[in-house]
Amino acid sequence: MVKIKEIEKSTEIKILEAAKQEFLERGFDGARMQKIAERAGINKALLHYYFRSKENLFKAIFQSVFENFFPKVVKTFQSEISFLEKLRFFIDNYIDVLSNNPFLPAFILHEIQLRPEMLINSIKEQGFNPTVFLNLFKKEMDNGVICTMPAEHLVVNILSMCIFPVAAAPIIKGMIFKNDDKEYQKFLEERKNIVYQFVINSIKK
Amino acid sequence: MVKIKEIEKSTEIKILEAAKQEFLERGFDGARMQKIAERAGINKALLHYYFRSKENLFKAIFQSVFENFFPKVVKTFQSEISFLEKLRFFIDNYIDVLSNNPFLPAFILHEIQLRPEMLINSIKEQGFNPTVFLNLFKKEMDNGVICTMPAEHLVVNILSMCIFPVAAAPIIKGMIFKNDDKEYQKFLEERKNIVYQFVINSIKK
DNA sequence: AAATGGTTTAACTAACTGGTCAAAGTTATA
DNA sequence: TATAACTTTGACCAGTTAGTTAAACCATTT
Repeated sequence: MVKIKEIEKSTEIKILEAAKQEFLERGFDGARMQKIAERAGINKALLHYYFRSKENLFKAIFQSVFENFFPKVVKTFQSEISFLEKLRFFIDNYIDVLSNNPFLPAFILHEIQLRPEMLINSIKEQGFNPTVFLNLFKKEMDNGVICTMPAEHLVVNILSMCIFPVAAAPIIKGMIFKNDDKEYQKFLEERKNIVYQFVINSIKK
Repeated sequence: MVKIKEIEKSTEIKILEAAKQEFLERGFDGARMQKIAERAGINKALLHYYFRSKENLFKAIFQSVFENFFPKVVKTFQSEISFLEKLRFFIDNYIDVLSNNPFLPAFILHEIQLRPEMLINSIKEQGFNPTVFLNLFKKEMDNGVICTMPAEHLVVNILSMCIFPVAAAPIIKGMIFKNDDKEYQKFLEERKNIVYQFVINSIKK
């Protein structure tokens, strides 16, 4: 019983990992069940044994992947460190997450454009609340620490500068760095400071 | 002869318009030749008569669409208006372009991630030169008008804040504006000023 | 060791999709 | 008007793809 469970789990995980790769790289329409099976080193019929359909498998992947796309922010923002430290920590952390999941941004943006209805479930299931985010800045504005501006715009500005450079990686790589991966990676690393400074410069009083 | 040419052109344009819609909304893998034919109100075989294959048709679309993605910037930046006016004009203009082509950003980012080799042709054909862009800012830095920072990062920051909010439209709409299209559109309109101010605040001395 | 129940596979099916083709339609030219 | 050249169409084909099925496999229980 124990052993069966373990094997089952292991196969399921192999499938999920293979499917994640395939879907992230190719998108739902470009992904192939056969390819997922090959990547997982199993028979294609097993995919349907564990997950009824391609759609089902995709939903399972999408949920887990979607969580990574939204910064895990609550704990950080509730901790006792200063506002500036929170901001710095967030940017650092988020650029790292995206840098380690280079396909994530373009994947999410494309799939959600294709099926916006997927958002509804994902948001509920994963309980990301933009308010936590917004309130961090509103508080500092109210306290007169930073300049007043619509918090929604400020948040979108910050997220833009973290996410877009990863979503557009091949373009930036190609047009600015002559397709040199290392140069691009250095660029991303630099952005941790650059984005932080850029934001601070803009909102400091 | 004249009439044939006109009809031919008209059919070709109908195809290109239909294909543009289909490809932008669904991506290459999600697009269907049959659907393109229906959208154009013609027989599917005609698609192959005018453009040999789906691949070919896609390339034709991609080239023309890709041009829109890169700001037409040379004329503006070479004109005699001030630096600040150039910046303001650019942001205004670019957000307008993207706002009128809501599928454009996510489409480009996804397709280029899928086939980065497409970039090579597109860049050549369309001759967008990031240097023009970079130099605008470098000059002002050298002249001591704005703070010194790596111009590449500054450009990426500005582009990020223009492009991402459109690429992520369904997410922003869903999470901040309860799927209210008008609220979101207002938000985008506001960003013309917001982004401009945000950049200026950050780089002014 | 035989029966049980979950797991894995090879072979297959039905639907879809890009692409072809021969015939019909249409327009310009001789 | 007849012919030639281009345009458009319906019917068809071959390859691909998600999904099914029945049989084989394997570990545990009796």
